[in-house]
Amino acid sequence: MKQINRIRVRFAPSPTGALHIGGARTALFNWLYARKSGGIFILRLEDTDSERSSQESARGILDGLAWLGLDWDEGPDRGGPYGPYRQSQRLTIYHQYLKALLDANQAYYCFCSNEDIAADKALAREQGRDYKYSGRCRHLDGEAAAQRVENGQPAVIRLRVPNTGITKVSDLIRGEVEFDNSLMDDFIIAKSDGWPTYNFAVVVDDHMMAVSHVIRAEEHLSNTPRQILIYQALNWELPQFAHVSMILAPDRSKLSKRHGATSVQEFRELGYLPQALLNYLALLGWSSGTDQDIWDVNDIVPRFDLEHVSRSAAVYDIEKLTWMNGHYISQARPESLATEMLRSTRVKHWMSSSSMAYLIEVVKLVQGRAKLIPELIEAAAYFFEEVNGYEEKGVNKHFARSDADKLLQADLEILTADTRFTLASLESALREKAAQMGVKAADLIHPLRLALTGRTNSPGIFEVAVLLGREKCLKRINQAIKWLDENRLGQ
RNA sequence: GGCCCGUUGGUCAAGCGGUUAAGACACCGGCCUUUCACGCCGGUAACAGGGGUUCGAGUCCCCUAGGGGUCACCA
Repeated sequence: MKQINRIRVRFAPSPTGALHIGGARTALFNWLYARKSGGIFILRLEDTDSERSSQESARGILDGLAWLGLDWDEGPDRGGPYGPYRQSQRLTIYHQYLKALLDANQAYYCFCSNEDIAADKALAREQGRDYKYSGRCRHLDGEAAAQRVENGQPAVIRLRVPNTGITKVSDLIRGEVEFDNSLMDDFIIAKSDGWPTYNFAVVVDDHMMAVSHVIRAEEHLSNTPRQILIYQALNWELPQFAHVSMILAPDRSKLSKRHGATSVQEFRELGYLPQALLNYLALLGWSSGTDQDIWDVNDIVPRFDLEHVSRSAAVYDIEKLTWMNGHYISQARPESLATEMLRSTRVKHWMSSSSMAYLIEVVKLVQGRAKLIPELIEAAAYFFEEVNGYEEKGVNKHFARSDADKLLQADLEILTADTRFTLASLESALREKAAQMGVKAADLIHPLRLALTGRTNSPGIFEVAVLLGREKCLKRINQAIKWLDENRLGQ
């Protein structure tokens, strides 16, 4: 069951909020790496912070990943040979290694109170030094300390960090990065409530889950030497590390809610397609080395590599994402777009008097001109809803002219006379009529478009007419003529 | 502030000692056209600054500046 030398990567979010695009990209890179190498993609929930973790967040993250199509091989909802996959269920495992470290005198109990620490920090500040844990409890007798804990005295556990030497991080993306041990203090690996801190839990889990490559965001690079110290204290082999640069907001600051949509869920609600988001995120930080920009994620899999992952932070540009989304919408299967549109109550309402088949036909007509799902819905509206009101720009241009009534009457005649009502028959009839009247075809087309759709832009007007059907078209032209009359325009 | 990482057009980004410094988004023109998109053609726009190394530097080294990260009983 346990295969060694197999590539195993993991995405380990803490369920304290939504799945951000940064997290989604980290997940994507891990997923790509696993899929490319035939490895295993693990999902692990880092929920040791009971204050901030929530079931809803966990659910949201899983849903987000699933929506993107980033499937995991082992995880909290599907198990696996190295579970459990949520840290909150792994306490006994942590305790086992905490004890090992304590027994080996690699770690020690610390009884310093928050007040002690605060005082140390204040003093350091006063003296203009950087604060570093004093090491006050470093030399306490182990037995005695254990006894005090036994008696119920609260304590944290700190790692005994060597105060000389350097710790080297070999990073697949950044190369060798060195950190001076003397700059690190004896950091806490277990909180006074008995739970491990992040740095400790992550090491134990990555090791116990046989993770071969830790691919994560750059914000973790500075913590890596601490983790390496833990690996060494435990005498464990190091995984490979790869730190991916951060995604920044347009003002080059860290992404936050004030920068608009940042979570996968929000992008979904705004009408972005998973393929577009995936494509965009893949290229934000990774380059194929070619000049191709549109990529199906499955085509990226065999090409993905860490060497072409960017070392510099990337500012995300929603305009480009939106452009890509437009591309994917125009390429998408009409059926799947229709399904996505059906999430909207407006579209659901349409279905009470129309069929799915009709919706799909409409989608085919308008999908080439929408960049987002809501735009698609908007573009489809007049196929399901009555035209009430005409775009002002169109009225001024096409209904205000003195012969507007005459032109609409001509349109009415054409559509009335054409019982075949096909693309070809309509177009030839209209062009013929225009020639007879000595006007341009456009002179008949524009008012017709406005009458049929209420708008100045639409797909080809003959396509629109055919799909709308003769009856509806005639009704709308008559409605427009009446409107003209009532508004005393076009006389 | 200490430490760490990065710095090619507005944005993503190719480049890995010798190029007219790609491509994409955005922007600006033009074409197509029944409108709007799409599409096609063209254009504006970049190696942060300064020192080295080298015959030659966007590519290597150093410094500076500006950016980001980290230094929690958060992850």
